[in-house]
Amino acid sequence: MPELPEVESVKLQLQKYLVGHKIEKVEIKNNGIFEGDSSKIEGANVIEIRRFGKALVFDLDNDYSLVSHIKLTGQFIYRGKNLSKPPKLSKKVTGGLDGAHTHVVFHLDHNSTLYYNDMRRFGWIRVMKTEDVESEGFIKKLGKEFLKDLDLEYFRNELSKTRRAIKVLIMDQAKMAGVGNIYANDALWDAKINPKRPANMISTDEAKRLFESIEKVLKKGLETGGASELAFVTPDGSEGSYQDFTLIYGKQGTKCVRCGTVIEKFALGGRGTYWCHKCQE
DNA sequence: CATCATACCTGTTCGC
DNA sequence: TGCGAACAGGTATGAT
Repeated sequence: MPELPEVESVKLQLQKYLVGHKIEKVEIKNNGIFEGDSSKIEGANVIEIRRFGKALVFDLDNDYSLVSHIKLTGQFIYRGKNLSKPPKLSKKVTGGLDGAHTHVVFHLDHNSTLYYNDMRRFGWIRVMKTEDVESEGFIKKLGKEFLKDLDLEYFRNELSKTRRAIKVLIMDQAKMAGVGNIYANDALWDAKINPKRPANMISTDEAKRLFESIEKVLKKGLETGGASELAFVTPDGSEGSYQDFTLIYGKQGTKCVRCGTVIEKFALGGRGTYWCHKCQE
């Protein structure tokens, strides 16, 4: 569920809390999450936080960067200086701070701390040279990104190249970055397009509608701080609220708000797919 | 090459 | 009520 809006929400808080901080020590509590030599980043200051699709980049002042993907249940949780108010930790902070699911602890200056929790351990944090961040590894493989450099022309062209189901295509990060299951379901409903339609059978008008719907739901996700359906929280430990505004995601068995038809759910590409058989033909 | 199914992991929900 | 099966979904990988 962390998709573009969720990861952006994490990025914005990390910028606020980490830029200017020094990483004094990296404590690796469980193997398999942190990759690379942690001593390379100890003593370095965070100068910038960037996001590429669903990936985060922490740039340091010694020509090294940390690249991270939180996948489904990764959480960066910050405690310390500049934190607004006495922050209330969401119950979704699985295992609590420094608990059973805390795998990496970044000890920062000013007695501040950044915890990486990940219940399902799908996420990762890698040490890279800053100059390699965009030219090697995960980020290099990403396609153009929604709300960034991905325009309608690129979108239509990608659709024309494959007969794969439209929902599977718009979630393919190598073709177009940012959209995951929640926003894909909502955008397809908003654009009144059947998730199973072969991408190359989508008309010019429909493609435009879908492109606009994707941008619309992503913007709504950004405004609401993302969807905290499962384990998503931001570094101050709080939740987003997009889950209260979903258009069709999670609504199987309820009536479509547009036409009253009962929403169905089925698996497409191994993912939960929500469908109004009337609106989405 | 393109496409698809499965693995990764663990807490929660579902069905009998 | 209890317990095992299915489910949640982003991505890598092996299979077709």
